Amino acid sequence: MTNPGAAESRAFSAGKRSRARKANGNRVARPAPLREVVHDAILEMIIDRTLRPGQHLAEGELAAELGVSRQPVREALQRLQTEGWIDLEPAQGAFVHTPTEQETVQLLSVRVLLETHAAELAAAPPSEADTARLWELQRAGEAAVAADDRGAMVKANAELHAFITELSGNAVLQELIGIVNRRVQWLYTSVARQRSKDAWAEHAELIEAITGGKPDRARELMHAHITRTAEAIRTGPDTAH
Amino acid sequence: MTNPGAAESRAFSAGKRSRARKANGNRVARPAPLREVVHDAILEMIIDRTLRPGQHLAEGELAAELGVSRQPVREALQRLQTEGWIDLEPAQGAFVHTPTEQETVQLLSVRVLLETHAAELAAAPPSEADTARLWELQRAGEAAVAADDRGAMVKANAELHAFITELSGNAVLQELIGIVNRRVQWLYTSVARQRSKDAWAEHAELIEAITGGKPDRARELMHAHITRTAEAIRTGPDTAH
DNA sequence: CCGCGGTATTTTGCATACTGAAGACTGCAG
DNA sequence: CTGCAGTCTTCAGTATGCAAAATACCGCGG
Repeated sequence: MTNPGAAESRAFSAGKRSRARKANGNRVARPAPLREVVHDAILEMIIDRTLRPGQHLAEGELAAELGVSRQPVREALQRLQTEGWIDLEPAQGAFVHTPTEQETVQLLSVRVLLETHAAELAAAPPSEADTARLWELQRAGEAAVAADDRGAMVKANAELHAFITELSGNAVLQELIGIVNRRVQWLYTSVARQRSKDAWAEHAELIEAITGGKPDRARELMHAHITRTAEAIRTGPDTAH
Repeated sequence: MTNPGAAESRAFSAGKRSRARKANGNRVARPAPLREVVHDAILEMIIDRTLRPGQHLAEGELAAELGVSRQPVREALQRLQTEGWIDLEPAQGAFVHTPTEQETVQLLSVRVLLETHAAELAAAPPSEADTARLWELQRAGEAAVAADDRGAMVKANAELHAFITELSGNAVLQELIGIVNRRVQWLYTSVARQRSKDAWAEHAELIEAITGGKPDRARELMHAHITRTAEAIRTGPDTAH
């Protein structure tokens, strides 16, 4: 397995050290590396727009604000750069990345390619337990829509797509989709409210195709789904916040 | 991105950094971040098998060997982990990643998906200059085969695929293919000798399809090409060295 | 002979200190 | 008032130091 940093790239579970989660079968609770905490903290600030695109980030400043030394901050920033969240200018510091129109289009285009493939593979079909999990995530998403909770919508959406990707059984594909989707999530946040209702209806159809063991239909549905989301992102963001 | 080639291969010499070395008329002397140099140096050692899969790597050890402090080494190692080259064990150090059979299959499978798409996009068709560049790379590859120079074969192969990817015009796609292909390159090295002759014949056809502006044919050819290379990697490595 | 406890070593993780570069600001000269 | 030069501040890049954690090793007791 790729083991893309089982502990490393748990990019967005939000928040502080989640040591209670023994996610990856670690024997005993491990103190959660500070660089990870810092990484997640900064990422969360970027995703929730506390840090705005183009904003300048100084190591020392962030370090002081988070109450740690520059070292963990530095390492977190470098990882954020490889993930495309910030731009690290050689001698001046970090800037929150501002995605260009073109880049957005390209990102969404690649997402179609990857997720479509993943959906096809996922329709193996999945096991009983996985099927149950799919519907569980679906319910969570519908609940978020019903509650008009944008944060929950984004989270549920990310989790469902991540799980379908996982069902593809291809760890490399999963890793790449993870990279792409974390960036898409940032864009999706802007349109979550207006897009989520339709999106979760499409999710339901998609899950049926996957659990029904219909790869071709799953592919079609995922293609249409991702394309529509891409369209929503392209046309414009939510009006209010 | 990895920015390969920029860094000198290996700086085993002790001593400090060779700063202010504006070697070849670059407009301004660039400090060449040490972490990049270290990253490229370690990566090259992994690719050329100086560092073997499963081998243990200690920060201090590498630092001493490369004549730098632990800090740049540490940052380089973290990046190598995110790229899948090494596994960073929490309290014990880094280990050169050993790809499993399954992982190899998955990697090659994803490569088919991505490169096939890239080839299709590349057949826009490319400009005159790009066409010339394609044939230039083709000649370099054929020369490497003629000279039976494995290193040159691998290099030329990587460059041609990278350039076709670039022609796709999708930077995100290019980035992902870069990640995948650097790992594939590691595998390809083992079979370069036995595979290259056929591979470069296929490359020639592929280039014709691309420059001829035939996306469908380019896709087909790339699909067949990548699949055959995958097959070669799966079946086994070179006999001799 | 085998198991267990304790110590020693190795290695990461984090913090701090130092250096050099790049930009901002200020003061002076034209 | 404007342009230029020198200084001053800020910040990244790098090195070093210190402490905690995990493993390996050694010796002792059963």
